[in-house]
Amino acid sequence: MARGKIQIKRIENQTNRQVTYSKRRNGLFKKAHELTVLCDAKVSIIMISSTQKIHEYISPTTTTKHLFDLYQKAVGVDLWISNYEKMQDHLRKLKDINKNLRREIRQRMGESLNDLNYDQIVNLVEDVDDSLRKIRERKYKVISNQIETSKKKLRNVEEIHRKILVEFDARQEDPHYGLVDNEGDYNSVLGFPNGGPRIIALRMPSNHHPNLHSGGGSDLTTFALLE
Amino acid sequence: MARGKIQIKRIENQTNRQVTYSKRRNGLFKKAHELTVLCDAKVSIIMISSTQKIHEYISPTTTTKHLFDLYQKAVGVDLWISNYEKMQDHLRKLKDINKNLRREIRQRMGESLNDLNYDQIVNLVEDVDDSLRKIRERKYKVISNQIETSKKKLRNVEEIHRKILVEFDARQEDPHYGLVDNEGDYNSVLGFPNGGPRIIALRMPSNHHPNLHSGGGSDLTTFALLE
DNA sequence: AACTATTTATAAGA
DNA sequence: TTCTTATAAATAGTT
Repeated sequence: MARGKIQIKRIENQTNRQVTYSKRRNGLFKKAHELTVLCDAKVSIIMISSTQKIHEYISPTTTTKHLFDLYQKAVGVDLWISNYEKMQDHLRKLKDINKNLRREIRQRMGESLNDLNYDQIVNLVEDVDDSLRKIRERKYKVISNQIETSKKKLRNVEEIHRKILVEFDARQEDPHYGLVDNEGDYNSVLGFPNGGPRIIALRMPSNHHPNLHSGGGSDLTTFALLE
Repeated sequence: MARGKIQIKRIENQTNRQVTYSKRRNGLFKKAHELTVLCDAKVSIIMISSTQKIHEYISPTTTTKHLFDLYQKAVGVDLWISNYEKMQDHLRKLKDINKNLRREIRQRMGESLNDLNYDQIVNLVEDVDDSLRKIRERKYKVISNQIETSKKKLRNVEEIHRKILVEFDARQEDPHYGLVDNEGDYNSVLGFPNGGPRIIALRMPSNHHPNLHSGGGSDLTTFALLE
């Protein structure tokens, strides 16, 4: 618009483009401000240069957010507004579900029963009674499983102990072997990290019959097999 | 800027202001568009006139929402973004709480017990057992309340019946009165909408002693007093 | 909405 | 980036 007319098309020279961007940006903002003052209007300008730099103008009497809010309201159901409202709706529903779940728990715990009529209480009694039966069944199952496991481990320990005694007897019979310290922690070997089952009585009587005199190798090998 | 310089201050004349707004708005949008093309930039303009009319310009290569998003990201933590994220956070937490509540209910119902260890199951059994006791107590309380209420209503019915019989006897003794049809529905009068308590035997023997011969008025009055 | 005298914006050069 | 300036563009006041 000076020193020669220009075509309105992309300026290919990078430097020229930047300079023009800068000059015209100022011009635009100046015009926007004049408009704001002269006409008592509110203007928001957001611009991004080809180098992704952001500049904005906003009328002194307002904020960008406010103008954008108004714009959205005017344009109608914008994606954001609806998204926002959907989220609020979702929140409300979740809170409601939450409330009901809490109430159900309270009722199952024998509280807040005033809301229930007689039939509902009868149903609740049946239901909780049934639940209690199920949980007790589970408890007994867990107990029997534990007993079963303990028995298995006990059998393992007995087996080890028996073999140790056999080995011990064998060495006593052969005076070439010295006495070996067998006071190791069986529990750790057996995978009991903290003391193991207390119902197991470890001390077995020494008058035990070594009738199955298998010619096993060293203690180490024996332990490995039992693991 | 033509035919005389103007001061940049609010145009008081309403018509002039509107005209100037319109002209300069077009000028601004034209400049914005030239900038878009010349400099490969993206521009969003939102303006509101003093009469609250909204106009916008947006570069053809983008959308207002997109530019606003970029703007927010650049400006930093805008109210909206943070609000949005807060809501999402809230949603996530509620969903989590919800999940836990459902699990608690399932466990109280005797399901999903595999997650619990033995001690937890023992606690659960105690807890549910206790709850069951509370609910049963409540049930018996409701039953006894109902029985109490029924007894009171029975007493009311008996009283009415007694008075009717007394009245009936009095009229029989006085031949001036004609026979009155007393086959009304007591239940509705007593506030039993649907048949009332079935445990009440209404037919009372006629050899009943009218010893408390209160000098009551009409049947209507009597009913009103009992209500 | 059109006209136009004048102001303003700005392209190109420094 | 800023200044300069010739010239294009915008526009205030008028019709």
